[in-house]
Amino acid sequence: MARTKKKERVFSAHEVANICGVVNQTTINWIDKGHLDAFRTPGGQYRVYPDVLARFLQKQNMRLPEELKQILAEQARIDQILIVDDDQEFNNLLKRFMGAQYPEAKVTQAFDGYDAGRAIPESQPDLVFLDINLPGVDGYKLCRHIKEDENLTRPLVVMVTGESDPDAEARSTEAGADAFLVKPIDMDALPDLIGKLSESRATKRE
Amino acid sequence: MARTKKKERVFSAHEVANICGVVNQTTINWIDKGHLDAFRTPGGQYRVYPDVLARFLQKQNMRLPEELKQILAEQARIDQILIVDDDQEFNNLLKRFMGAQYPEAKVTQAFDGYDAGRAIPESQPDLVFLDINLPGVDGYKLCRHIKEDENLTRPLVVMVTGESDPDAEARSTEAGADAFLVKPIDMDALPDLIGKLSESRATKRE
DNA sequence: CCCGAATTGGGTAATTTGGGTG
DNA sequence: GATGTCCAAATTACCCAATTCG
Repeated sequence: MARTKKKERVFSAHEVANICGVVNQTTINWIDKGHLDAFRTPGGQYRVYPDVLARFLQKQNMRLPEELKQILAEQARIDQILIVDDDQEFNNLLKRFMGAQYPEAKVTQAFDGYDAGRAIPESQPDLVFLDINLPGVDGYKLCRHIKEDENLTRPLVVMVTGESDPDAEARSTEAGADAFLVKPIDMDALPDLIGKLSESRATKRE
Repeated sequence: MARTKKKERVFSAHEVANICGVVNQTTINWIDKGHLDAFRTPGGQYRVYPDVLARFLQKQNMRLPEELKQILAEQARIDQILIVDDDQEFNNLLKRFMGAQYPEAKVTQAFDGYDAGRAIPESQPDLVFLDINLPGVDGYKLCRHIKEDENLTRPLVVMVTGESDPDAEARSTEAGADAFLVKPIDMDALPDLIGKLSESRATKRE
């Protein structure tokens, strides 16, 4: 009943050593010197999270093993999508499109600030479409909020606006948005954009 | 507090194991060796409280899963606020401000020692503003009382005083207060302070 | 060739795993 | 289906001297 998530895959010092072509003691040295982040079990075992390891390998120009690539792909998956826009028609259109593109994902809609406030913590979205000009809501502020909230999953945020304000894009970026789109948006380019963004999200988390 | 209404979420050894990326037997080893606190059901099942688990994970440098973060945020919520201060004007000002900041919370006022004595057990506050110089009451003693009373929820206590006695802050801390403010207090900094305190309250409870 | 730092390799004790069973 | 218990096997940390590297 209490849905148990799958066992968290973590890497031991020895596994990291094999990936990097060194001996486990060397991995431990790296960890102790702060080159690689790890946690310890109460029994003293070293454990490294997959995304931390991926970042480390990338930084050192090492290759990612297949297993790690798969884990990252899994983590990058979009399960929950939230669309915040008071434009009913656009909101529904986007919902239909995203629902079709990501059949596994749950798509939640919010049409005003109150909806959004309730839906964001509850749905724990991986991806948020955020209308900048939502009545009574400062879209940039909300974006920053979403991005910084420790209780959320640091979702991707795509800012959407009807008017192509030359300043809006800069402000969106400054607020931490991952993308900026002007209506009418190019639906066909959307999956590709989301794909690219979600890839980077997996390794940038935390 | 409305905490008793909802079903208490507890974690089984297996769930803890999944979170930590180990096997359930390992979790049980940790529990048996005293690294992790747990209780047993009459049927022999291991169960771990969320805040205990959170403390454990933090100590080991492990990540908190989303679900746990949400539970802690829920526990950290401020539902009942009590303001103890004989300064009518300040008391009212603070009530208005906190009422606006925490629309969900009930704010109770006490203007003398008698009020306070009656209101504290009844309102079961999560947060108490306590005037040190309340006539006829030893503020430090009252603070210690509030913090240690098993029948209360170990609320956050913010000591407030009009005179900046150099000794008062030390005595407040010694009495278990979470913060010390001198009037006129900086209202704008208050929500941030309370936020930080309440976060830590969730994991520090007993 | 020397120096210091990083890495290796092997032995030992402790921790963790995985599978079968209730 | 989830969980506790038992236990042997596998993995891992630790220590430390030897080796390699720049």
